[in-house]
Amino acid sequence: MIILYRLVYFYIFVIEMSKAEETSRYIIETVAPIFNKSGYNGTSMSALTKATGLTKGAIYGNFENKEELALKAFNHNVHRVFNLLTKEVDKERSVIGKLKAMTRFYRIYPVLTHDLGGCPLLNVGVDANHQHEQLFNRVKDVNRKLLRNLTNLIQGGIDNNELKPSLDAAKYAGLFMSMIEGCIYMGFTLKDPAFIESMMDYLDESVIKEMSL
Amino acid sequence: MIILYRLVYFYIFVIEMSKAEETSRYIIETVAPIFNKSGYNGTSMSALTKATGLTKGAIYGNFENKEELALKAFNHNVHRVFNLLTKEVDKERSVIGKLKAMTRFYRIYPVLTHDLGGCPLLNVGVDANHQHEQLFNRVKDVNRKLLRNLTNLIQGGIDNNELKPSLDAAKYAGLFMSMIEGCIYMGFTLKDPAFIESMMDYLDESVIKEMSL
DNA sequence: CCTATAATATACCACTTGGTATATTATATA
DNA sequence: TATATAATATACCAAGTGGTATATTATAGG
Repeated sequence: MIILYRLVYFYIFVIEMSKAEETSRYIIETVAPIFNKSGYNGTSMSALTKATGLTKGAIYGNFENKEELALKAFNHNVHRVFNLLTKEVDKERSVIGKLKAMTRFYRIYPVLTHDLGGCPLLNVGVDANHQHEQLFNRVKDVNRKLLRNLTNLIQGGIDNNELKPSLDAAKYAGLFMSMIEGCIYMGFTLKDPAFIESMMDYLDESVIKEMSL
Repeated sequence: MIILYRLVYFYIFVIEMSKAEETSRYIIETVAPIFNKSGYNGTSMSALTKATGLTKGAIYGNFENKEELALKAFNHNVHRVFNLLTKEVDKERSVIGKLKAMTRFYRIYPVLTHDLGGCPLLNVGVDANHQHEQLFNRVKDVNRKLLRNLTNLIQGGIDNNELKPSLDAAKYAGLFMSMIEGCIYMGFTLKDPAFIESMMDYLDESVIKEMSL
């Protein structure tokens, strides 16, 4: 009886939310590339109503305010990009294989994120700095998390004798991320994927090679 | 007589402009870090009147519109940064010396540009992309110019047997700039100059060494 | 089919935006 | 010192901002 009650409650709950959640998803997906390209201040609510074809009532019925929308849009963009990256990295078993999966991933980054208009970390990091604390803190958190994961990966490679024991894992993680974000900046600013290609070549042929035992 | 006339005319011209030019300079200098930190959309004219202590009359008397102000502010910031860089690079005679002068310069970059709030190329490049064509084109031009100078420098090093003849000068110039902008992004986003230090170490001890004959 | 309520649309709010026309003040020469 | 004009301040504009209260419509369960 209790189980039946709970099932009914759950069913009602799902039905109840489903419609709103569907439009919430739709709004986020539509809005996410706009925030990424235009930045927080450059994105007006009216631009979002135009893009979604919905009215303010629909948007403010599903999100508290512009800030929440921007935060969720950023999270969406980050997940979209890094789920793909993680998927590729997880396919590989060796540490060097995983590092090379990263460089393979970033070679196709311009195509993968063409509609997004660049890297959300880079764009929002620069846009929100000195401007929107919450958003900027979220960028910092994501950066730190990526840095931690990459550090652990490299340290793992040191521990199992794939990489040189003399390496400073955290330092190399920082170098990796800097090189990646830097070439994305150059590639998207000068509209030339060659900057990314060259950097990935360099990472493969020099940095990773130099790190290897 | 004609010379006297011209002298008087010139004198009048100078006097006439001096006051306005002085406030123009003052406005640009005051406004430049604000634009760099807050971006174009994040910088309101009223914020600029507050910061300068002047009124709209004074500002619009000296500048046509917000766009001109933003462009001149960007130019000002670029000159400020790259005059310092050029000064250091010009002190060295060898190509490797000049490259190392660059890394020395970027080590103190966070201190040098603390009030600016980051690299104008990075900030405005990301901010103006998809938003303000004129400003963005200016960023592209500056990037291309720096890239060209660096390419020529490296090619010079190849030609006079300081650097390996097998090097692709343009490619290495791109790598250099990407690495620099990337570590500036990381350093300013995570408020940690170590990212810049590490990258400069890496440039000195690995990249430049690897490039050398 | 009716009705309660969830979801969306409409119409509006006070405030800020970039920009301007005009009034006022400072300045330099005659 | 008087005056022409350059430099700055004031007061205002229409348009757009984020946000909200209310009206309307869609939907689901009895």
